[in-house]
Amino acid sequence: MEAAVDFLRAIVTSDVAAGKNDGRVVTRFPPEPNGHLHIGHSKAISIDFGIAAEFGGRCNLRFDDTNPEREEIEYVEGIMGDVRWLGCDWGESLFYASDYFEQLYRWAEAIIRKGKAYICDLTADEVREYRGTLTEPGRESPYRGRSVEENLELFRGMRAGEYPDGARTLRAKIDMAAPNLNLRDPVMYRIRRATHHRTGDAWCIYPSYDWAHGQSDAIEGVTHSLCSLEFEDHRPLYDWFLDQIELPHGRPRQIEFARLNLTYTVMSKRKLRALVEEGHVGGWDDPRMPTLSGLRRRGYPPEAIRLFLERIGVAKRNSTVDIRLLDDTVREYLNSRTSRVMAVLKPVRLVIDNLPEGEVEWIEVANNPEDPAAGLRNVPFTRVLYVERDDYRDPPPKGYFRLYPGNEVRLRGAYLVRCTHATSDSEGNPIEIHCTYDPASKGTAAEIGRKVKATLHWVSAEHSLEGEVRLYDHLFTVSDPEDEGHGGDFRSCVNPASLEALTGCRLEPSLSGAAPGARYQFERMGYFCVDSRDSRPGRLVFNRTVTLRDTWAKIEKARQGK
RNA sequence: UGGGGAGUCGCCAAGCGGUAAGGCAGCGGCCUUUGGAGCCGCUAUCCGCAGGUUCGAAUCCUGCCUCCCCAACCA
Repeated sequence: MEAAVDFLRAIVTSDVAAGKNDGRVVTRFPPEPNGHLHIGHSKAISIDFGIAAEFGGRCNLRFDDTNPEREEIEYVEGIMGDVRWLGCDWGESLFYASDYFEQLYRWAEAIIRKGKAYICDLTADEVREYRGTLTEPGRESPYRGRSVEENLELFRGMRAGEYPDGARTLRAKIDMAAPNLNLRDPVMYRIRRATHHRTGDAWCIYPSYDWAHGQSDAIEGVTHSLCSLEFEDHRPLYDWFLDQIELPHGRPRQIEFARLNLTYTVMSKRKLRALVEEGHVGGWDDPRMPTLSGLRRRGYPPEAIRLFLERIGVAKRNSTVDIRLLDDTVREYLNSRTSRVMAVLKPVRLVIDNLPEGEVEWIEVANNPEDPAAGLRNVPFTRVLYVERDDYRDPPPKGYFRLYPGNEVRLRGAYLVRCTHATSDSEGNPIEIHCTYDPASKGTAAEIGRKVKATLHWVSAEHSLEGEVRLYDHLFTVSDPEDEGHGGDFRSCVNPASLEALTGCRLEPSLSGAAPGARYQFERMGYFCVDSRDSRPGRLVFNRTVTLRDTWAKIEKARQGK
């Protein structure tokens, strides 16, 4: 399939062809350091860095740190780590909007001198009243007519800290009757005595987003300022401000695209923060979180995330992508590159009655049938094994191919075994399954002239390691937790079963040295990764990244549904 | 109701006047020492609706409908 060119790349292509900005392409990723990045941001990252790279340009990482009250250094470090993890390189181009405070201030004075901005003494509440409504024009501030000299003096006073917080603002003088509310004399500076994570107490006035953003783009020579749809209304203001200053480089152009939404999760910093602070999850890096740190800990490879982003494309339509597309992409990516290993999550003993006690056969198995280069390993085959509890049913449901009295199945990499009987508890749960094996049954169906319908994973009881395995499900029980239509807010549909921690799992011995972050496919179960926080040698903890496709589970589920 | 956007298969998404790509999901089947993986086939006579222009429209025009965003000294 030929990858279709999205509208952003089409625009950049034609700008370059038209010789705009001498054919340079400079983008920027402008996070506010007030939270951790999530997969939604990775769409922007992938677009910003991806387009720059494709056009031989550069992408700046710029922290939009114009609001000292909620920004912290901890977040800038986390964000840099996340961007790097995604494989994006900003080289020397690490910037902070706060680096431009002095330049911004000088430009603001120049705008005042042109009579295009004024100091307003209205309170926040009054500003809101004067702004008018969606359908009614606003009224002009009584301070709108101040002289340039007075404005300049007051503005300097604001900078010098002569007025209390919130007492005055610098406002652009545009049009209080503009149908676009952003043009009704927007605030450029507010007084806020807060210690900034970079400039400390050097400033007590801070520029607003609208005033800082486009000018920062201009300072950095950004050519294409790509942002999300909600800033469409701000574009006329972005352009207005650009018109007021002497452009140091070319003229940046803002273009908007639709942000990413995913089913069964939330994507707003506010809500993610609430999940963390209210203890619904273990932290920003909880493997159930859509944060990049959560996805990383869960075992999602950054390459798979980027592949996913390529698949969903970019457009201007608000959309919510089915999270199964992400799952599928991760599976596809991991399939060819992950070693197979056997791990029994919910173990039950299986005794091979015709195999002598104490006998051990080290069976050679492929690490990855999809990749011969992955090599071979040996797994011990003994009289007493563990198999998955789900792999025994008596009586067997229709279409069940696994263990039940009389049935024969394959033990992966090893022999065919026929179930003879099983002991069970009062509830009917198997305690110990008994089988006999056929020593002549190693080999393919063609080789041994016999076919069975199921192959089971197993581990030697004696040799296996004990470990913990954490199974994850969607964080929310509904596909659109943002939709509060059905009672309660997003908190009320947090999935109580989103984490299932299994202890007493049995792992094949080759896993003994598994390093934090290492990924494996547990045969028939899914892709798992060693937890980077809680796993210890001798006390391994695995996170399930994603399950394998499970046709049987689908059949059973469909049956239950009926 | 003012302004700004968007409406193509269940979910994404191509298409830009010449007669509906692709992916995911779904449904059949093949193959298989993972009910995994892989492979094959099927699934929009139709592009929010209604008119119009044209030999010909999802693509152009008109009107209408629906959804999203905007009234922080947040970004």
